[in-house]
Amino acid sequence: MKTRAISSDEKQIKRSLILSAARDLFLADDRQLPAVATIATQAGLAKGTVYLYFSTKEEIFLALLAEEFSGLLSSIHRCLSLLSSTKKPNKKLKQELAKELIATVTNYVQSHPEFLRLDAMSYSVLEQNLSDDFLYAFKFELTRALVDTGKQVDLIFALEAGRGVTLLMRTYALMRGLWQSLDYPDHLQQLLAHKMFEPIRPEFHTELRAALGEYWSGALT
Amino acid sequence: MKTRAISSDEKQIKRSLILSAARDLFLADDRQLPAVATIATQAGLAKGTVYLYFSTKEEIFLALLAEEFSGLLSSIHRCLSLLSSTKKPNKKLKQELAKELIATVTNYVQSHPEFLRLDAMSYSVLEQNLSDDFLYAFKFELTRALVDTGKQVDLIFALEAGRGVTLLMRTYALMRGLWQSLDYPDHLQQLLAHKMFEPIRPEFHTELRAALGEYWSGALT
Amino acid sequence: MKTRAISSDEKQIKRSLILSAARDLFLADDRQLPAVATIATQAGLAKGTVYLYFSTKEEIFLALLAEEFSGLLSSIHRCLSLLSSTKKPNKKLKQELAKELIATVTNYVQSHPEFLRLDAMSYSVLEQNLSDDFLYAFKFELTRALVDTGKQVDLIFALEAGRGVTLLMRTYALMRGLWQSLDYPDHLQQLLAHKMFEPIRPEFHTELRAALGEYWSGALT
Amino acid sequence: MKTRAISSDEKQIKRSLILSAARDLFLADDRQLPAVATIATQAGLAKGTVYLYFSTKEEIFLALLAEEFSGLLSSIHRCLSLLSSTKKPNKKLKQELAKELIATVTNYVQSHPEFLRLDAMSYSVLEQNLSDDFLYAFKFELTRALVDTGKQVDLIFALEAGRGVTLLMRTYALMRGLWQSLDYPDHLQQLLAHKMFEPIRPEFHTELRAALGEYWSGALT
DNA sequence: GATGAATGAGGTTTCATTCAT
DNA sequence: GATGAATGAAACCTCATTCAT
Repeated sequence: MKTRAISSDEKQIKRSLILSAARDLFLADDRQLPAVATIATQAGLAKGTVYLYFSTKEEIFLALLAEEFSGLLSSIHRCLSLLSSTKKPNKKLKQELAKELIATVTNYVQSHPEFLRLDAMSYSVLEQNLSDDFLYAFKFELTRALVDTGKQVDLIFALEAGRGVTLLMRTYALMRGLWQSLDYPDHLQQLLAHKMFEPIRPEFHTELRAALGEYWSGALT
Repeated sequence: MKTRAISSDEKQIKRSLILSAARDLFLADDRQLPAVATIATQAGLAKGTVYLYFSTKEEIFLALLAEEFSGLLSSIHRCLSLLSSTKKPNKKLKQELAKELIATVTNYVQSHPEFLRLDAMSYSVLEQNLSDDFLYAFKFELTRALVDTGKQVDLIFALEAGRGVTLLMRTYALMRGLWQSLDYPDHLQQLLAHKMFEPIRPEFHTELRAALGEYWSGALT
Repeated sequence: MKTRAISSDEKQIKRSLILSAARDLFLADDRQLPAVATIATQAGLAKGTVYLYFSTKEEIFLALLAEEFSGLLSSIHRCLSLLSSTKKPNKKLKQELAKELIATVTNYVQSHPEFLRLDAMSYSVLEQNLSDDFLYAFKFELTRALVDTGKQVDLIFALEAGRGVTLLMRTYALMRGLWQSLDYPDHLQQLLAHKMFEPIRPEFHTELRAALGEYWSGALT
Repeated sequence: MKTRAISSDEKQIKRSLILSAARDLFLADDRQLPAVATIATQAGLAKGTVYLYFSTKEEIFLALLAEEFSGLLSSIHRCLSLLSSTKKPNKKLKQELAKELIATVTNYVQSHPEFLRLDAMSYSVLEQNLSDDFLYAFKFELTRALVDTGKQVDLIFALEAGRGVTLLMRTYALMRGLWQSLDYPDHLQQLLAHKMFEPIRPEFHTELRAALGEYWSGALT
């Protein structure tokens, strides 16, 4: 392939091609960022070309993660929009609302398996080797969207200003922590097949729903 | 250092020496496992000597993490032992008990800064390059201790069997997730100095206490 | 050297460059495969570049050996072609033919000092650390060429089918064994200067010619 | 084991223990000298103890090889002694004698599988890293025994002085070369299962007998 | 814009040997 | 004499990134 992406659209397409290849490879080979050469091959591009679109390997995956965050927050946004009403919610209604929100979050991560896997690498791997500019842009956009959705939460749950962001952060933290505690690489799975390990390997999505339920229940009191 | 660790005790001491050097270096140079050569130098040993005590670099750090887990669970155990009484706790008392437990946990991680940093690397970095035996031993001991402390929680909070382990797991997950969300490398800290980023950078320990408080409040209802 | 080998030809040249450097170093530093770093430096390349052309160090030297085998068999082929005639050879003529063949072989190894040195490492060193694919390709090509030349021997010496290959194999074995028995590293040479060791250190090429002469004489009877 | 080998006998026994362990391990793990630590364990000794008896690892294996050479030459000696007669042998008888000698040699290597395997490592591996003294002693003894047996050959075959040594050397060379050409590591065996490779993998002992037969036939003419 | 050849830093691990006990 | 803890040299290979074409 030696076609040139001249128009902005074509560039976007090629960028997506790279992201998509990176995602596929990452999903296939757990807990290891695939090599740039592999990504390039998978995307049908040359290695050098990848560097025309991303300046480090980590950028690729952080971009992927950014998309996921954006997708999750959009889902929440959409969900909350549907739930919005003019009445001030009473305690029971709030619990209903929380349930919806939790369902939305759970569904999202269930249908986006790469999200939490990538997320689990962001602390120790992804945030290395990134230009400040890129990292800043990432955090900026993330914060913006988070604050935005947080405000919506404030509104719908009739909370004091800023409380929504906090709830979202803690929700995210719990989810993130649970994932890392309950996702095992294949070979480890087999080692932990014995009954004695059952307490440390409940099914993730069930556990997530339950844990978030408890958290929101406490948080809304 | 050229003294030879002949007795089992002396070997334990030398092992600790290595672990201690590894911890110091890890704390100094964030989010990156130091090279074995560096650890050896820091411990005043030759590179090869380190490999007499640990068979891969990752083993060193997983051993460190194991110590931390053990320490944390001991702290909780000790705390709960002090709180144990013969009376069945009412709701208010349970909240008091939870508060104590949370305080214990928070204090522990505050005085063991390497714990959550290491923990944050275990998913993506530490569990690579480990022999199955070692990994299994680690998980085995951890599970044993966890189940043990879980039972104590069951008892003191008068919960149904197995509930305590679940609560501890979720507590750990929340803590783990919060740490990773709120700990920034130095250079990033500076980028996020602006007021707009305040929502995403509350002080960790305060936040931890608050979030755990909400979670336990919900979980005990 | 920073020129890039784009075309296939240029790549062949660079490959040869590496092989040539490897040969020179091997000849200079007997009985020890030089380090890849050294080969790279000698070839005026970076270490990584060498690995673009060969995937392990052993591959380099087996490739070198393959060239030698190929060269030797070609020489024999050429020699035999010149000798071919339509008449069925009588016993005396056969001896003449054998003499020519032996001369060809002896001349070849004399002018390719790296051949038998490398060959002497193939059993214990070279065939380690090679991909099955590479090793197979090597054996395949070697066998093909050997069988080919063997047939020519059958023809010219008027032998039964398959006999030629056997003769060539045994010729090679005798040569190989003699080399290893008569080639001494420098420092050993000096130790063996005394007259008593004369029986075990005749001049190699003379000895080779004589031994092969005897063998073929016996084999053709 | 902390018993001390005080008497010379006890030392000899311990030495043999080491040699025996080394041989066993070498036979088990082809084409690779076992680690000193492994040899020590196998011999039921400590690593350091091995170095009381041999000053380098290579010495162990060269000592083993020396035993084999000695054994082979003894076998030949014994065989020739039995064949000795007062009559001057005619051509036919010589061939008979040669046949016997070849049978002796073949039997010996067949019942001492470690011999040719070790031998094949002597050029490239064993003769590295040896003290001059040791190497000299080895060559000295070997030469002495060889010349000795050579003289016996001279006598029995009624050859000119020195011819016997030459014949023995060439016999050894042919055997050595054949072994290295026909012994394949296990995984390679499988790769070469195809019919096309048959010419390069006749059964060793049959081939050895045939090749030596041809050689001696030619040499005695 | 696209390519892919070239670079070279970087860190792990092994193991023969020594020597304090 | 025996032990085995300590040493440290040695070399491989990977792979992110650059830049000549």
